[in-house]
Amino acid sequence: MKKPPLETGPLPLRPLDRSFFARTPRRVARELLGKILVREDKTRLAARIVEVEAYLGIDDPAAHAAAGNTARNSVLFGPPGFAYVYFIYGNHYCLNVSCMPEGYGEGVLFRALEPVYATEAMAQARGVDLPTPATIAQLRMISSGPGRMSEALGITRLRDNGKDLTTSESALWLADDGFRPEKIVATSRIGITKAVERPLRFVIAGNAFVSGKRSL
DNA sequence: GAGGAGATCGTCT
DNA sequence: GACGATCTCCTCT
Repeated sequence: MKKPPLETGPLPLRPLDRSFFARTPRRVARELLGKILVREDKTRLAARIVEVEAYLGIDDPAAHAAAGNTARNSVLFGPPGFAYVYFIYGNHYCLNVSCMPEGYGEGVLFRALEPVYATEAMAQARGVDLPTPATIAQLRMISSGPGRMSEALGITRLRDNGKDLTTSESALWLADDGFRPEKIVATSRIGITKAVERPLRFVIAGNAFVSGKRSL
């Protein structure tokens, strides 16, 4: 319908190091926009991060960590740069990365991705039939939304909870390819009932793959 | 195009 | 036993 869906960064993929995540989730969230989430499967799948939310630990009523350190969310309270995957609404998995030094329970939720490599394989994992050429509306069905992107990359709690996202040895990792978003917009978080007003959702302005009815 | 409700199950009370 | 950091389908306009 409008702008080209796939943009590729100028550099080869380089893993983000642990110190990147040892900061506040607000900063990590902003800087994760434009980075690449890589799944090493039969083939390599990769998609650009276009929408995230920051969750501020035990003092954030909307955060899972507000309940304290439990068996479910313990990865959040561990060292930074690890995957916290949880199951929600009986249907969906959602992916977070732990932030801050050990003990804080803070993290960033991944909400939407723009397919970059192996788009066809991701569509297949979602049960989406992609015609050629596919429209933006069809491509959006692959990974615009936390549950959708997890299904597209085959992310489950059993398989991925606790994975180190800072090394390309991992089957799931985060990379920088040199791409930098032009403009970032902060809005209130989605799907929560507490602390609704705080502007902790961050999106790449104008990106068609941001979740919701319209991109900003 | 908008709005509402069902699906479905792990986790915590 | 209730509910949730969601998605899809269905109905109504």
